[in-house]
Amino acid sequence: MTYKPKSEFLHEMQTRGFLSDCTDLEGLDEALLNGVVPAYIGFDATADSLHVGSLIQIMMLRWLQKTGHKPITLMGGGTTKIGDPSGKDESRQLLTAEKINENIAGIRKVFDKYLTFGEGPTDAVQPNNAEWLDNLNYIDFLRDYGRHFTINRMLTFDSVKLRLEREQPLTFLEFNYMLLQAYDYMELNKRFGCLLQMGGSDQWGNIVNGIDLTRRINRQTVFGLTTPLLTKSDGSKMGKSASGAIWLNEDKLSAYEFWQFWRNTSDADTGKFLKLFTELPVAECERLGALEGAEINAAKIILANEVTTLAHGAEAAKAAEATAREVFEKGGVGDDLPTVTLAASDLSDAGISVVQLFVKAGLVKSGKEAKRLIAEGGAKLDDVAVKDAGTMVSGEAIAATIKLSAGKKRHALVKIEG
RNA sequence: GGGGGGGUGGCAGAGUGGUCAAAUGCAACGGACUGUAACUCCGUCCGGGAAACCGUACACUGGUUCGAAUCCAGUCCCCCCCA
Repeated sequence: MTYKPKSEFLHEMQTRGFLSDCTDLEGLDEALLNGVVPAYIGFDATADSLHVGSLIQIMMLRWLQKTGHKPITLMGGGTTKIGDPSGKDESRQLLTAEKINENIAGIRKVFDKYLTFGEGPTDAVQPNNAEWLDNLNYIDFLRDYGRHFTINRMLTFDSVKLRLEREQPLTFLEFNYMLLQAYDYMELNKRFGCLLQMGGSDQWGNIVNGIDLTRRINRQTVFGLTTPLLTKSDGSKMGKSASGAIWLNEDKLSAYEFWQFWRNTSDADTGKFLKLFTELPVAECERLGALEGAEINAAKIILANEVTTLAHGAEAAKAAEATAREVFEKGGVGDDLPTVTLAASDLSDAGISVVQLFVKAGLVKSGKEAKRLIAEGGAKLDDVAVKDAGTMVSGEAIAATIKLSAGKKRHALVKIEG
């Protein structure tokens, strides 16, 4: 890719490392220079929030809007009923329509932080493909669209090929996923004049199908663009951490824990993440990412602050940083730590056992694990190591709010209701 | 429809009558080291119990046996080959 894009959007995307492949970079560049380009990214409605794994797509839409174009966040209300076979070995569990709608509502909350929705020319819109997929007539669909796809070609796509090569089953239901996604693109082109579909590089096949179908049915030339599959420097997938997925919704993951995730970025990833997930100038990102030794910690704090500000607001970012400072540098108690409130009924006259306390605080999954933690010396109560798993904690101690620590990094506050 | 192979812990994958809560690797967690990084090293890693120990578990249901993840029968599911 030696072409130097002239449009602000592509220029930004290229220098920040968002681009993996494009069907026609030059043509797309021209379209972007000629006016508002509506572009879409599809999102599954399999969970009630999005996590860091989707953040690269979200940031891309944000840049798109910022540079004068129209983001379309397509909700896969219809396709989620099928499940995208890409990158999965096993068939996905089917969700009910109600659950899917709940999920869409949750996801919208995330987008509201990053995009401006509305009726204006560059305002974002959020259609749901159930609107058109739910009422498709099977025979009509086969006749009108099915004839544009050959099995020969479909078998060459990675999403299908990999499944077959690994001798994993691929149901006919899932096999149809790509037809429906292609149909989505065509439909969005009709409804919104959508000219670009973006997505992760695993979506390449699906995107190309949509482009072909749109050309055949609508006689429109449209474009496709993919982002690199994001992995951390250790090769692991982005978005998962010790305690599970890094959710973008605050009710699924506290701002403090979110901040911590970014603060713990490895050295090698810092510069890359700054470019992808913050809006700091590229030169600044590169300068920060090149810092060495302990100095790079400053860059990580900036990264955490910037990303948290986008996701949860400046206030939350500041509070998270202050708490981190308190907890890590002074060994104190930050008031922004995840807090667990116990009901008075959780306590007996003698109080509650430390083991139960750790379980209730969500720092460990079972009492067994809590005991292990204690035996290993990783469990602390107000920074004092717990030696005996039989220790009871009195109600008075908790009433005053108590700090639990599991290891050096995971902390929680516990207090009593009322 | 016929023939063959297989279903084991979060995943991968050993184990083919007692010594199996089940090798090994990955992931995860705690500790040491450090910079809240990486690397390395040590430890832990089904549930309950302070512990001795107990309970559940090797697809499901029954059976054989003093004793089963391991043998037998049936059921469900998966894969391969042939038609």
